[in-house]
Order: sequence, then structure tokens, then C-alpha cells
Amino acid sequence: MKFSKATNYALHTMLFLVAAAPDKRIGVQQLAERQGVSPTYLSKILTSLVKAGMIESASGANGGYRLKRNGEDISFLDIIHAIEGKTSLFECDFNHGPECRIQQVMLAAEEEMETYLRKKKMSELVRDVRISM
Amino acid sequence: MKFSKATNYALHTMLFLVAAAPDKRIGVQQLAERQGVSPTYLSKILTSLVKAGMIESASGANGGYRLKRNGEDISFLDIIHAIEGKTSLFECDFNHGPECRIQQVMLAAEEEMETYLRKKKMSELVRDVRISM
DNA sequence: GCGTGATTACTCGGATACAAGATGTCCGAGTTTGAGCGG
DNA sequence: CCGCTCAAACTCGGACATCTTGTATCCGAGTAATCACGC
Repeated sequence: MKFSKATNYALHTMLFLVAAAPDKRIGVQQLAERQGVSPTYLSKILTSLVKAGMIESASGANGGYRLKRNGEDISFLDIIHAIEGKTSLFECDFNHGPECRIQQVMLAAEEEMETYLRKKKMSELVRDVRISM
Repeated sequence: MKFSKATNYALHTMLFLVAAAPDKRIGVQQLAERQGVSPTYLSKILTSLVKAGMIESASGANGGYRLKRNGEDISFLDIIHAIEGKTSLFECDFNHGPECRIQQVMLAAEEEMETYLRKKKMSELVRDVRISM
């Protein structure tokens, strides 16, 4: 039960893109170098974000990634769901009646966390990005 | 990013122990059979709960597991921490200054979930246990 | 009846096996930009 | 100066390699209750 490193990479990349000029494309090499990851691996991660509709990619020279949606709209939860998937963290799969009380508690707990992450937008952090990155 | 099956086994076992007569020892075979797990594997999981001080084990004939602490005191979080460990779910390990804003947000989100799970006690579910198990 | 030893039922812990997912790497293919060259 | 071609820079996507973690099994060892037996 851990968030994957890929999620960390995705979050940092998104924070950087939101902080950068929104109409500027940024190459995956630059993004990767900044975080110490291989470009191809980061590219694979960012593909998930493209599919989720948050960013768009451009091939060719001067290609790269660019925000598609407004930074105000992108929440932590959006990014996490794009990388980790949207299935719930806990699944009770043995059959002791239709609903499992334990399952219900765990789902409610998860919902607490998600509510927080849904409200937290990327743009909130932009002001501090130059200090913390 | 998923809770392990072991956590599910541990939660269900604890729920059963809390619901059972608190002074009665229950063999691992009975507990395992009820959940469709092998006894040795469940035994390994329960060892973690013993080390956490929630239950105690007795060897030999008529041995088994028994609650050590009061069921009222045992929260979901206690059990989850015993199985999954207490390290935080998110760790930003690259060095861009002492505190990472992303890390802070993720920790706060995790804390939201943990607060809920800390308040939720096993004994709250006991009333429904015969229906839901 | 009573102690003593053997048997039985049980848990404990380490070693091992297996599967799945996370984490990366490699490479060929496609795409866009821009430079160079010939007219 | 214009248009064409070609090379360079770049991303994309699939295939593969590796490592870690979760899941589970097996087996020998230890332990406690109980049974059987002999005194």
C-alpha cells in the first residue's frame, strides 16, 4: 500500500507545466532531466495524462507537452486517478452477503482522502513552485 | 496502490474475535476455514497483530488466538498499521529543498483518511457481524 | 488413585516457491522543424 | 528568392528486462492438554 513513484513523477511534472507559461511546449527531456528519470519512462507516464485529457503532446522538433485544461481545474485526484487507476483501494472479495461492513468503512475512509485531494488544485501550489522545486 | 489481502484477512479476523466471547481462544484453523485461507498463511498474518499487542496466541492443544486489548480500543487504523506498516503512503525522495509542497498535500490527504480510520473502532461493527459475516 | 510418559492437536518461525506489479530500458516508426541546395 | 529535399530533433508505442512485493506453501520445532499405562 504505497503510492507509486510514477505518481510522484506525474505530480511534479504537472506542477511544473502549470507553473510554466501555459502556451509553451516543454520537451520530455527537459522534464525528465529535472527529476532524474529517463525520458522514455517519463514519456510513458505522461501518456496516461494525455489520455486523461489534462495535457497534450506534440511530435517532431520543438515538440513536447503542454497543458490542455486550465490549471485551476486540475486537482491532485485527477492526476492520481490517471496514474493509479480509479478502482477503490480496498476490495473484499469473499462472499458473505451483498455488503461487507468492513468494506463500507474502508470505502468511507478512502472517500475522506479523495475529497481532500479533489479540492486541492494544482494551481494552489504554483506560487511556491520556484522555492520548492 | 491497493490495500493488501492480508489486511482484509486481518480485519475480518479481528472483527470475529471481537464479536466472539473475549475470553475464549479460537484456533487458527477455524479462523482460516471461515475465510478460505490456508491456516499457516493466516497464522503469519496474525503474528503481526500479536506483535502489535492486540491479540495473544497460545500454543498446544486447545491453543489459538484471543483478544488482549479491549475491543472498544482497537481501531481500524491499528490493524492496518500493524499489517501495512506505519510509513506514509507517499514519499518524495528527490532533493529539492527540505519540504516538498506536493509531499505536504499528500500527507495531509493521508491524514484525513487516517483520522477517520482511527476513530472507527472494531466494536462498532459487532452488532451487525452475524448478518454480514 | 496417581504419577509418568507417550500421543495428539495445535501454534511458531524460517525457508522456499510463485505471481503480479512497479520500474525502467531499448529500439523502430512516425512527425515536425529547419537548414541546405539547386534552379 | 523560392521551392524541394534531406537531415536532425523529437515524441510514440510496443517489447523486453529486472526488481520488489504480495501471496502462499512446506516442514521441522516447540508446547500444552489429554490419554494410557504401570505402580
